[in-house]
Amino acid sequence: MKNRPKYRKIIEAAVQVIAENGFHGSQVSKIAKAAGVADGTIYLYFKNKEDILVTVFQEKMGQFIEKIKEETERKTYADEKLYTLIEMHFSQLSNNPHLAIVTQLELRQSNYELRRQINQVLKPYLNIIDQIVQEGMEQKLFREQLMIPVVRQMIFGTLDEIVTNWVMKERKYDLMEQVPQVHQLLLDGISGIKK
Amino acid sequence: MKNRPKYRKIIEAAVQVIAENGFHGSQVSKIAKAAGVADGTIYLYFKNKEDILVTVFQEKMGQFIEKIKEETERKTYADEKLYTLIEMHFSQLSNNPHLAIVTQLELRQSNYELRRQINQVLKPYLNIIDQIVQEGMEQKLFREQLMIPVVRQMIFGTLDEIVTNWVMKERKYDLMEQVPQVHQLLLDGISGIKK
Amino acid sequence: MKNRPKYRKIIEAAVQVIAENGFHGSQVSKIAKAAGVADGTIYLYFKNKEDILVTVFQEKMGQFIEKIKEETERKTYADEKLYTLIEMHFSQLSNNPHLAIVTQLELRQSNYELRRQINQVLKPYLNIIDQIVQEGMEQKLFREQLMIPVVRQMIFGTLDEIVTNWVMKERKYDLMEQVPQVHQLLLDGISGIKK
Amino acid sequence: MKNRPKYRKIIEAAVQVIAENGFHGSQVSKIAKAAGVADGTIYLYFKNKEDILVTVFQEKMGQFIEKIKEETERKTYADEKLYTLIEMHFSQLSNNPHLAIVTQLELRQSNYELRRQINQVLKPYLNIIDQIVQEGMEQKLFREQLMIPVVRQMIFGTLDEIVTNWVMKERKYDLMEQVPQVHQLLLDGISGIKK
DNA sequence: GATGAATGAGGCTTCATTCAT
DNA sequence: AATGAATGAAGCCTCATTCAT
Repeated sequence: MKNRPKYRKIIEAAVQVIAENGFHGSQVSKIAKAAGVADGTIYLYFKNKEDILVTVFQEKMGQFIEKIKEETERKTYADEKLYTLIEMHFSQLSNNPHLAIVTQLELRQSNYELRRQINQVLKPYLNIIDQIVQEGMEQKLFREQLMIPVVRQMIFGTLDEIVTNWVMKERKYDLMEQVPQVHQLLLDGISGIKK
Repeated sequence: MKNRPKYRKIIEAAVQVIAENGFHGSQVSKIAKAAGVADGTIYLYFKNKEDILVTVFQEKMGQFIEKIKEETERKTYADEKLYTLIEMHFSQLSNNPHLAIVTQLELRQSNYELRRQINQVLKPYLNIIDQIVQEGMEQKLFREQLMIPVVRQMIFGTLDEIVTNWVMKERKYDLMEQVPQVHQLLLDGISGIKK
Repeated sequence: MKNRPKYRKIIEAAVQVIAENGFHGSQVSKIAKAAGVADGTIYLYFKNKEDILVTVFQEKMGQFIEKIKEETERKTYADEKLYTLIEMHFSQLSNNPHLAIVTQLELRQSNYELRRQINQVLKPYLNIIDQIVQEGMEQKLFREQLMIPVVRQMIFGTLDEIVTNWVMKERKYDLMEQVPQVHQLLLDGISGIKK
Repeated sequence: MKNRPKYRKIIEAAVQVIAENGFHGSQVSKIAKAAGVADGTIYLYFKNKEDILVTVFQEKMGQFIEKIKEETERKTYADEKLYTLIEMHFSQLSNNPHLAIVTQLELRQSNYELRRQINQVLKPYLNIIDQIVQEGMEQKLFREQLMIPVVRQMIFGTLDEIVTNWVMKERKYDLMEQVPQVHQLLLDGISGIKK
């Protein structure tokens, strides 16, 4: 199923159509046309429109997360892992503007239920962050008394906000340049007075 | 205009209806009914449905931001100001669950143009953050070479992500408890090794 | 009533507003604003919107017809009278573009009932034509066996069509130049072979 | 497209519904119901409601004009052609009361832009008239110095006014009886004194 | 007489989904 | 498996008219 050619074509068409036309401008018929299939064919592969969107996110985020996972696992130390995570997070979206638009802007225009599902898809990514933080504490690279959930929300919230702003500013500047600064900020915070 | 009783009633009704029914489940007729006015009356005060949403956001965020501004200005040191900002940000949304739902979830389900307008409304808030960071550097409380935009995105992204998660988790835990941790994290980062 | 200043102002405003905005673009509120009165005031002078329109037509066409009546009665011979009628018909609309637009285009965009009433207003004009034809036959200037209704429809239909075309062509040419040709055509027809 | 059964059914339903309910009383849903299709189906074949009306007029007037063209071309002399034109004009509308109502009353209740389009459709008909007048002059049957535009407006204006009156009088008399009189009037005018 | 804020019915159009072929 | 014509529910907005002041 997942490997049938029409299925793939529909997924790819959906990403492109949503990026170009926005969430609300992406009618099923438009996706079908872009995929080169009939409207009805969509429903042989997807339960309904929402299902397309969730699947798009699952597929694309799955790959996105998998790559981050692979790269971070190659590193030994938590601070390096965090660096790699930021780098991969930014670079993947940098290199795929359609996907960036879809994940940062368009998919958020969905209803509560759809968003719960999207959050499910994000869980493995959040787990990677948690894992890095955990390891960082064990390696004494990070403070020991860190509350993992808050840290995770700071890290993810920061990266997400930065990418969203970059997309909203129409990607006019280079996201990758910010990797070291963001990494340093997350590690050291903003305080000048160190204990 | 802004003080006419029907206008106020429509604004308040809109916040409540959107929080309860979601953005797309909030028909104009439903808002009108909740406000106790005729459908047509809405259009004496608002250009169209989108205008209701922008106005709701402007009004509510205006007050939200104003209060944070007032409270932070009472403090002298940037780190205290940041603490107050976090505290006020969380407490205001904590105390107004409808508003929290609307700002964190529903208003994001809007199209690109509407979101640009919402970003405009947020600008004064971001300026407050910038101001605090600037002062912090001048007071030597914060590191001097901070890149304000990145710092601002970290602070805002962190707070926003934390509130959104809290809303998505149906506000089952106490947001206010996290204030000190978040404050400390933003100040000191996660690193255990200090230079 | 008919002489009260607000009444007159509403009538004049209606002609102008309809000419400028078209029949369907002429909301009661727009007419009220142009007349410098409140919406509700309209209803002190007119039963409803349709009543404004009928009255506009009655007033304006009453004057229009009255002038034609006066001028034609100054002439002795039916062919002269017909010439004067054509001349007056064209000149009055030529000199009052707003009125021309309203009578030739906008008022026809009305429903069946309104149009019946407008036709009533036109009756005295059609009677003038009938009268002229009758006299022409008595004066042996016109053929004796003419069927008055058909002749009247030819005369009125011809003038009306010519003015409508002139309005549709945005009044770019001089209507008055056509008076002699039209007069001659109506008198002599198009045939070259005379009995 | 133009031959698909639903398309035809919608066109025919539109003529009937508009004739029976008037232009403004003809909701899209009413036309759809009369055509035996779903409301949405209308929009597979027509861009919007206005498009239905223009198309109805194009289709019906196209046939109307085509028949007049065919019949007049069978005649040799311009006066015979004119007779045939009058005869066909009256007979076609006589035999199709719904169409007569639509063309004479309802379609005129449209805005400026729509009426421009309707005028475009009428152009071929006006060309036929011009052609007949031109031939009449060449055949020395009509006066040579005729101004074709004025003559055309007289002919069309006369026929149009006569049919409109007949429709407004609810078609209580026989339109066909007037053909010879109208023909003679257009040819010879009303004057009794011939040069 | 005059105001103008308030009313609320009514219609065009979109688009996810179905199903006969 | 694939098609795509057909469906029909659902909602934003306008504007003539009213009535309390």
